[in-house]
Amino acid sequence: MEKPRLSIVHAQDVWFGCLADDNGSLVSSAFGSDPRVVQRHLADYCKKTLGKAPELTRLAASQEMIELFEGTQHSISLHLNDNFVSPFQRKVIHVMKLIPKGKVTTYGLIAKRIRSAPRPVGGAVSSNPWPLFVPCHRVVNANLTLGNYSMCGSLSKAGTATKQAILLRENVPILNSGIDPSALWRP
DNA sequence: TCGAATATATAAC
DNA sequence: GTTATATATTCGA
Repeated sequence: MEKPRLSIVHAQDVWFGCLADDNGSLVSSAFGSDPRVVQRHLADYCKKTLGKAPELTRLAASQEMIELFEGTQHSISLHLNDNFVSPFQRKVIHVMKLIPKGKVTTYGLIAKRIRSAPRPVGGAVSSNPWPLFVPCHRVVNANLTLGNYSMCGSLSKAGTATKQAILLRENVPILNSGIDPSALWRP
């Protein structure tokens, strides 16, 4: 039985981390400006879900994260291990994966689609274990303002700025007031 | 179990 | 703009 693997790389001043189980499936990803925060966040999640500490290696998925962050690629080579998310989260994640690059949808529209309510959808989106791989940054408020974004489990205005930057690189039309309605995708 | 806390939405002022 | 309230899910005491 092998150990889970944790990989961290950086591009510019942003650090990207991936956590894979002993079958090579992706259990979680995370990114942020402080590599120790990223590593601790993933190591904690590893212990909570897999019950043991990961070994530090290099995973191809980390490089894919950089490309997703920069908007140059949309590839996912690793399988996502969703054993540790609730059935409700799985429904939300399924819809998020369908949002096209360059488009956004809202918490409320996802809720309508899965016959739930906006608040719990927000909760599920916020606890997305695979940021960038599952595009939770494409979920915005009903009035087409950006809404919140957290990194490594903590909210901040820097998070919202990051969300905006990613969407801009995906060619989502963002004006001063908010997102252009032409970019709205209905699930 | 239950109470409180959510990355919300909507209506009304 | 700012409230009040409805709402489903999660998490901890």
